[in-house]
Amino acid sequence: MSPRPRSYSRLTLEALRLLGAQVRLARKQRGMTESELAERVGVARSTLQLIEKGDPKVEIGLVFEAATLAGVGLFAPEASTLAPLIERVADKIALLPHSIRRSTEAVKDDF
Amino acid sequence: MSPRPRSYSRLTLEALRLLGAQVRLARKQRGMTESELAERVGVARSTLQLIEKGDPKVEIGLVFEAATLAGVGLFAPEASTLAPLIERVADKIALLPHSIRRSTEAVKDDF
DNA sequence: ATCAACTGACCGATATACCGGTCACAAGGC
DNA sequence: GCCTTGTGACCGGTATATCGGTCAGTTGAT
Repeated sequence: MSPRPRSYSRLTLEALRLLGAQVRLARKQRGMTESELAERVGVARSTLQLIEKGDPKVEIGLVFEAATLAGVGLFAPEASTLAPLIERVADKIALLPHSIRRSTEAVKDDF
Repeated sequence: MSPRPRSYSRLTLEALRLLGAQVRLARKQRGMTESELAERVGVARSTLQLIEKGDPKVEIGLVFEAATLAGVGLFAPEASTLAPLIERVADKIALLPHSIRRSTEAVKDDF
């Protein structure tokens, strides 16, 4: 009934298009057809086409997997693991308070 | 009936966890609650929790939007546009053949 | 020039991601 | 200490992403 209206910022759409283009480029450089990469990723060819177009409504896992199998380096080019990066961010998070409290915003109007 | 079995490579899962952690860190650094960021992004709080956990089955558009609104720089930190990067990749693609042909794989066994 | 192969686009069916609600617990301000 | 607020986790319903098929047009080898 009520459709789900979505809006994406320009930067988000650009990032999606860029990632999709990188997948496409990497796939061609490796001499793979759409069907080949799609099969490796485990998706239909139609889905891979959406990925390479930068469609926002695709599972992020599928997009990242396509990128990985095509040889696009996520975050770190040619890295075999991202564990150290994850740990670094986790440590930073640990330093902050567990729950963010809005500084009792209420305007006390008992004057 | 027939479930859709998915498998993700380790690198894909790590990249997802890293991105989720970055969103979580950026959100806290900006003093936003889960509900706040979720509302800004236009998703339910439960969905934002999946994003910050690095769940593979979330729309990539929502994840990128959360990252953008939280202040996580995608591809280029603090960039206002990714257009030049997109163009660079597009140019590279243009140099390659439009369709990838399997080099007549057939082993000619007419000996 | 021919022809197989790759690509672009579209579509109905169906498995499923997201919603939004609830509950329990943790934690930080007072 | 209290007590409000944020967080973690779970769940059924419903809108929808993905499949897998088809058709047409293009392209690149031979």
